[in-house]
Amino acid sequence: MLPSQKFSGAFTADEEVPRTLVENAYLALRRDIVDGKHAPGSRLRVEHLKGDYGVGAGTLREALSLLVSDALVVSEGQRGFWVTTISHEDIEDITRNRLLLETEALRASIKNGDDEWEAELVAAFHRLTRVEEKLNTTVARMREWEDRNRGFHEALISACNSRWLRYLIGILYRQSERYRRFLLTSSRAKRDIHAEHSELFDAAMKRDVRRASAALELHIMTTFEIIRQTSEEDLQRPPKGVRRNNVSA
Amino acid sequence: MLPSQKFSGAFTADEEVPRTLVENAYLALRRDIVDGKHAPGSRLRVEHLKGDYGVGAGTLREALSLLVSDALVVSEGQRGFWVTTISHEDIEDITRNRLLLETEALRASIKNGDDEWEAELVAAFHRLTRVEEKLNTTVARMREWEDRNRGFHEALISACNSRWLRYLIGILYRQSERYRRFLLTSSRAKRDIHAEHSELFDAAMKRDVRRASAALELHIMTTFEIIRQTSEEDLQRPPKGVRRNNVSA
DNA sequence: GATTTAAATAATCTCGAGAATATTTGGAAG
DNA sequence: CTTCCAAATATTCTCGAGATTATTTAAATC
Repeated sequence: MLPSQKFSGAFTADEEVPRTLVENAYLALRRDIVDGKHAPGSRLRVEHLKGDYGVGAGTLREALSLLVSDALVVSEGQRGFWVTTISHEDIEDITRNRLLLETEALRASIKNGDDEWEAELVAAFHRLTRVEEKLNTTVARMREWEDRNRGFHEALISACNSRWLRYLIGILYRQSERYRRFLLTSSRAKRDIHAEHSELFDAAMKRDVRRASAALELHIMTTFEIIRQTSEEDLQRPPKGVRRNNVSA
Repeated sequence: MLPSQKFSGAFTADEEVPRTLVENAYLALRRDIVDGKHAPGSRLRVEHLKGDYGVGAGTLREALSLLVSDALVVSEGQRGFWVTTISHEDIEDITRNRLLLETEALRASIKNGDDEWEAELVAAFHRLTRVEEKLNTTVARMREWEDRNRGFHEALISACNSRWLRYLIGILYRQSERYRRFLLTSSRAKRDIHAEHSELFDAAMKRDVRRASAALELHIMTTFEIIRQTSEEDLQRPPKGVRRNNVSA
């Protein structure tokens, strides 16, 4: 996580414009890891990657060290860096802790939220609704949906008065994004995700903590249940575009 | 946090022997920040620190990047690194989240703990008891007490089956250690910390979740209440040995 | 005196190359 | 065929120096 953004919000969605090559490489690497371009468990060789991302070895090492704070990368002295593994056990654990932390944050947010919070929530829900109306599953649309989905969930808990809680949720949310690409494979049709969001939004606006918590729990659990149906084998499989890609900045 | 140790345990107490200069500098820097040798909010100038810790600029930058994962250091592009600030608001927030997470972990640990868990807990409690019997407050004893206290708390939740929960607790525990040096100043006499530990141990061994949780909550809250009595001014004051110190490795 | 501008100073950021370490390859022995 | 060992290769780790950017100092103007 970019140090300066650590406590900015819950989900560290829009990092401010990167000012250094380290920050650039960090963002590009993070995107590629979350998208599965670098396979979970695979080695991240500085010697090769510095060419792909167009920076020097020291710069890339620093970016990799930053990624450790997101638990997306692990390393071992004198042996290098690896992409953190994913597994059914892992997503189940992430889900369990998201349930605990996000419901707690939602509770606090509903309790503390003022008019401005409501206004931002209405806006975020509107943006999400618009993109969910179009059942377009192109890559570009998918990324837009991800951004707006994150924006909505961030708006929900933005009035939570615990910085640490928002920070910890941010770590878990970023982790869960790694599993999102498996949501498109199966049984997506059966799910009415907009209905889930709608119920959640409605309950939050009515300040109904119990109903809102239940809706959030259902939302998180439903997501998990779909991923759960993916075989452990498919979980390890890389996405369509296998090739490693360059830095775009 | 050292990448390889991320998921090793709850509190990342004993890192394995450092194999690189980066890891060495990381450990030394972390200790100095936790101990307040580098004042909260103060700037960490790579140009100066590389001399103090006996490493090159790149190596030190990497160590600082690693410290971001512990939320002990923040940075801003082109402006450098700072020690994360501390405040009453911060420790209150840390406390709030420790209460939430540690009681949850304790609950799971008591539920899942086997004979081996009990054995390790008995051993950890014994070690802690021995050092608490001697009311010695020298610096060396204090550090020993800190290690054994961490060992006891780690043993308590070691049977928790959620790696992520243990990891998140580790982050918060490390943060709370930054405030420990303010526990020695006032009203220490009034507190019977061994009685708190004893009650906690007893309840855990009897598998009494409610009593154990209550004891843990009381323990965490009592610690917070003492720090709360420290003035915000004293909180910002550096410890006795003001001078910056060199790397020991 | 307060504000603005420009030079001087200090620090960060970045890369390339060399030393230290790990991994792989190839061959010999059992 | 398997195991062990040594050479060859590949990669990590580390530092120093230069380019870029921020900060401070000093002078000049209002």
